[in-house]
Amino acid sequence: MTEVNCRSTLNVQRSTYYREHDKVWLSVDVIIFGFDQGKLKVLIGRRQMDPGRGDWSLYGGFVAPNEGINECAARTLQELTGLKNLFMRQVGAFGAPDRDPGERVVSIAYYALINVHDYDERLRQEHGLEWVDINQLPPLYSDHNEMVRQAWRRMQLKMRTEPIGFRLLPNLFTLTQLQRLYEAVSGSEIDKRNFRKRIKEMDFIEKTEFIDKLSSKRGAALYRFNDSVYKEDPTFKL
Amino acid sequence: MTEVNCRSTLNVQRSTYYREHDKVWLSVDVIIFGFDQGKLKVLIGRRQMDPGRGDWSLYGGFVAPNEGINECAARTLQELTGLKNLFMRQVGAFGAPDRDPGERVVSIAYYALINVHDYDERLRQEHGLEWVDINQLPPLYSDHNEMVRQAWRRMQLKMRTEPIGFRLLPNLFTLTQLQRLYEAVSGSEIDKRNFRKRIKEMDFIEKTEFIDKLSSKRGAALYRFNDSVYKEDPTFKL
DNA sequence: TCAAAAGTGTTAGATTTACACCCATGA
DNA sequence: TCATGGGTGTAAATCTAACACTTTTGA
Repeated sequence: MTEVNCRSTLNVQRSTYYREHDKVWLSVDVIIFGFDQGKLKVLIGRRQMDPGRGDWSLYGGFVAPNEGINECAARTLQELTGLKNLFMRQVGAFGAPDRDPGERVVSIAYYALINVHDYDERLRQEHGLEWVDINQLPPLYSDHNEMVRQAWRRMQLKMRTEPIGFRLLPNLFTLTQLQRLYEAVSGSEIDKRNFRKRIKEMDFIEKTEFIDKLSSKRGAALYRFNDSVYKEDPTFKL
Repeated sequence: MTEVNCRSTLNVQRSTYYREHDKVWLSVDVIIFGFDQGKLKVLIGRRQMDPGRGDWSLYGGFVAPNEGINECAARTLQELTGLKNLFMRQVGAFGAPDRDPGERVVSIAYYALINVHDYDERLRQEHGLEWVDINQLPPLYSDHNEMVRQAWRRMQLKMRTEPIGFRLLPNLFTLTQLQRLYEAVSGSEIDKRNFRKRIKEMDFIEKTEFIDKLSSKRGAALYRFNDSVYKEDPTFKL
């Protein structure tokens, strides 16, 4: 006579096969990367709920009963940034039994890349979020520091073989900006001439007619990533 | 007077913070890789429960309320193989809303490596499992084919930079066996001389005094992987 | 006029790839 | 004696890494 775990109205019909098993709470947490002032940054905020209210934390949300986990992550991300079609990838599931101090919650981490200037400053403040240098992160709630570490690692690897870095830059960027980005992500210095040599081999990184006069007196050529040229020959290696 | 976090038997106590959210079933599925007859194989069986009873499927299990997901995967793996301390890594979470035809179940995929000869044949038959060539897999239950695909990809990458391949071989192995293994995993042929040259540079792959006379008339030297030598200088690249 | 960032090629060294023949043995 | 798999080295090509000076211009 045990009525187990049959939450909510909606899936009563379906709840026949796995009745004997317990359910768990499932959440997603999103590591949002940005690039600003030559630093790789992560968007974090003060946790708004118990337990851990007030702690620095990643932004997350619970997976709804009939929602795919990727959809949940995309929704969470949009809730937070107002932006769609962001580059997003799963990092993995985190499920140590005591990872959340309040309850048993398994969480799936995702990372996403955004151009910090696309992000509405008002929205950021409303959510109480801050861009924090990934090398200066405070202790975060639960296992979120570990999530960031793994997400960073994943992103590093991805960035060597796919042209995703552009997602962190404005549409038009200088080669120095691009180089600084790669340095910040990889955590090591890159030789300017070798870097530019490799860039020149990629036709989908196009020099435009525009000049950036802000970052130097002489002015630097502005480049753009051309996705349709990339798709013709999608090879990338940096 | 709230006594929280009293993880006891039934965790009624803990269920205070996230009450308003729904839970989901969470399972793990394990891709067990083996190497036999020059082929990379996966251990699959006929599904023993509804829905999908009788379909080819990976082996899996539900995550228990107070069990970490890694522990769950290790337990599932041991249940199945009787073996402990297998090499095992998470592939990722699979959570399309309709991935399981019966219910909403999110599953976390893991892969593991075993030496097929360590695996008790009787146990295999009791579970109704078969070693199937990864290139000849039948359609599997739910999204299990995709899980295998991703696990394979993961393993390929791991195998280039960590000496995990030995987990798929007997303690003593010939260089040809090792080469065939790398060929099967990477899916491409390798030049014999170049391969052996690289092996010779790794001191932790030791030639033993033993000779294998089964696979050739002349006999081939048997090698072993020496983990403590590896740990002194843990670099690996193949 | 000078400080600051942009831009530009060459060379040595390291790594990777391609390639062919002799050996030992059991059938 | 021959068929089978074991075992070995070299050279060309490619890739990687190191390195320094000239240009432009706003302050």
